[in-house]
Amino acid sequence: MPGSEYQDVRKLNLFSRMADENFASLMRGAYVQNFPAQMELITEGDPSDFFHIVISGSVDLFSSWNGRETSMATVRPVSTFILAATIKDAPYLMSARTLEKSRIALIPSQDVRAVFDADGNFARAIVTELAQGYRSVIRAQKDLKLRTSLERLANYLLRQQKHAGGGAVFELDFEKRRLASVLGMTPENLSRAFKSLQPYGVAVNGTRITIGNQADLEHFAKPNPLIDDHSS
Amino acid sequence: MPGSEYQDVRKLNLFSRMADENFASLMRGAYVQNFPAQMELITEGDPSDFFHIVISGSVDLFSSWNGRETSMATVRPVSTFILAATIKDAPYLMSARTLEKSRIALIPSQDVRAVFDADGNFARAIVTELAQGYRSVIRAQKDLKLRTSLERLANYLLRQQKHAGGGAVFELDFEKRRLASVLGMTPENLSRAFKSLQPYGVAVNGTRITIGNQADLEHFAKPNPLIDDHSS
DNA sequence: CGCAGATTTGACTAGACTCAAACTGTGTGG
DNA sequence: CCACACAGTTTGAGTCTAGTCAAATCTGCG
Repeated sequence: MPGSEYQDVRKLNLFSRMADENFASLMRGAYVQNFPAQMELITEGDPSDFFHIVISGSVDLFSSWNGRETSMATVRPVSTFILAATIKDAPYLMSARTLEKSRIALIPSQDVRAVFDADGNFARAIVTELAQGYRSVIRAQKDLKLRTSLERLANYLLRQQKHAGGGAVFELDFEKRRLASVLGMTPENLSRAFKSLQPYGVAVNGTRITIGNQADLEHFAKPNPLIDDHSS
Repeated sequence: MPGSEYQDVRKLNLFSRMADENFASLMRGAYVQNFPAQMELITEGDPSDFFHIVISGSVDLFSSWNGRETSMATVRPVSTFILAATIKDAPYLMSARTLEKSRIALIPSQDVRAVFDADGNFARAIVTELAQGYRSVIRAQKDLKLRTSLERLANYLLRQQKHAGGGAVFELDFEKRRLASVLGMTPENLSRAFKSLQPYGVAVNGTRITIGNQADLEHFAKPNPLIDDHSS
């Protein structure tokens, strides 16, 4: 792994406070690979042999049941996925595939568990990471159970706008079909949902969104920090 | 706190391996109280001042938005809730109320964080607990996104049947209105869903369920360990 | 017995999905 | 450079699922 990537990974909250030698040991055992787009990295139900770090590109976490499939989350650089399965030494609950050409580090799960036992700072960082992840999923569940798909879309747009800097014009960071799946609806329904937001000043052109009337949209979306604030 | 309760709490996975003195210290600072039914213990958005342990009774975790409310989970003895908020020192994402007369221990969150920093075994237990909780919520999310309400009910019945010992006749452990909310539907819809399961051999009498044709119901429900297995 | 709350039923509406067809936009080969 | 192919998106029509509102029924309990 090149030094700049090594440093990027080292800077992650998960790794930043652990002992140098423990981090080095983890990285020594890591396999760093470039994957093409649409490559299935892990399959739900498989044993969690590796902890994954996305160095570049992006990864879709998804699940299937009875012929249906849904997108659970997207992982972007530089961050990690399936920590909980690694720690519990339990089967993956989600599958993962690359959305584009991606560079991924794979760390043997047993190495992670060994260092977890040995390095208190790493263990504490894991706790913070898991607590954060747990709260994120709770927020997602509230979003799903308390809002209609139109409300979820409106709030997603406001979150994405904020994430993109707050301007009236910004880009979606999802392909629409995947956005639909993440929001828990079909692509057709998403397309109609965008139209339904036109009266609130939302204009769509490809992946470019323009929010014409911020106050109107916010009045409809009623964003709430206990659902939409992805930092706390 | 009486000695028997003290021992019950001590036996929880979360506390069983920590140093005696640290456990004693946590318990010394705890407030143990009896609450009547329908008492709101915490409100979402409030700072997470206390970590909670349900010693007897039961507690409903729920969330609200824009005048709607949904039940997120039920906590039964002896177990704990809102660990993630306590650890992150962040606002509660859910509210909690007693479902019946309940005995609850409240441990100041800062005490939990202090012992977490001092006791490696406790920190590791917290990691396991959080990883478990995280995976539970992921399963719930898959249940919500991949299944219709009828399928969720069918699978809930199979889980509950297993939990109750596996016999053809068993009791719901929820009031129906709350079960509906947990499953993400209205009480009216739940009532109709039970009727729709009659062709699969499901009979309902109050909270008493009879599964007349196990194979039929399972064929319809298609239970999946990666969604329904609440132990892994 | 008679409430009060919970559940069920009925009628209707709204939200969301399915299937099929039309319409992009983009990249490729002729 | 254009025509085509392909994947993604949009539109249309119809259906199904789930929610709403109101009324009827049931149930536990004082």
